Amino acid sequence: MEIPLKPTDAELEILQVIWKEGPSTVRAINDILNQRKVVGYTTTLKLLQIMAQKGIVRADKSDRSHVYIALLREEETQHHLIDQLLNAAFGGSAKKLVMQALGNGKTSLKELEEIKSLIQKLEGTQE
Amino acid sequence: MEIPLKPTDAELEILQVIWKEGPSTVRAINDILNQRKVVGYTTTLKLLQIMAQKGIVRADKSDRSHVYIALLREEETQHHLIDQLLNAAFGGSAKKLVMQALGNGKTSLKELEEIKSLIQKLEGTQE
DNA sequence: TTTTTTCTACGAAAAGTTTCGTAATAAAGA
DNA sequence: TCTTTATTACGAAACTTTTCGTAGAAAAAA
Repeated sequence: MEIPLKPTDAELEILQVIWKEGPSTVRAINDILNQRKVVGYTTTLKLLQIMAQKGIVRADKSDRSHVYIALLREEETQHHLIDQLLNAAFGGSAKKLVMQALGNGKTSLKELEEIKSLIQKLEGTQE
Repeated sequence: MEIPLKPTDAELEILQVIWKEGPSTVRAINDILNQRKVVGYTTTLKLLQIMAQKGIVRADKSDRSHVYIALLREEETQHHLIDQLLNAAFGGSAKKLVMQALGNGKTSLKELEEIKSLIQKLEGTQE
């Protein structure tokens, strides 16, 4: 089967946990998810099994408690999701998207500086 | 019913057409959609009826060919979708999202300049 | 007037997503 | 050993989304 570069919402929640924590058991993942919302253990298990079947994660079955490993890389997935959103809602204009994203006022001065220096670098490659 | 600020993918495609073209008939919307992909007339009609029921659009039924008007504003919807994506895939970091969005190299010098001046303005409000 | 085309309404199928219950088994604890 | 707890496998229900076919009415064309 072809690997879906657009994971579903529930799959993305799980991926985020694995990206952050590294390879994890169902129990560990479910515990973390439950810090934010109620979700049954077998629900998380089933999702991981589906994700394994799709090729999004891989289950290491050496131990009884299987350990799940992400097969999609975080940056690659983010890149795809942005591309999706760009076309689905911003008519392909990264500028519009970026300005909306920065507009919420939650980005620190330090981060703004980092973005600026990225822009400097990008400008360097274009002129 | 509560208005869903997160339209589905198919709904978003239709919204984009109405945002761009202004109030439109089913026929007009369907024609534009068909420039990119095959989709049946009644499919588009049904979606618009569902969207009307959800409060995403409103149907002006004065004429026999109903005219559909967007009730969700483009910027508001974009804002929400970004917020969603920010939390769903970027751990809430706008910086990461912005840097990914600019990283694809499709943003022109002029647009980069505009983003820079937005950043200047944002920095002004924080120090 | 008669036929053809265009339109809406709407049910329902098809496909995808999320949730959970139950069974079987293995491990841990009493 | 016997009982309790933890784990996987998996079917299936519940829900959501997308697609389209058919029917009936209105308008346009012949």
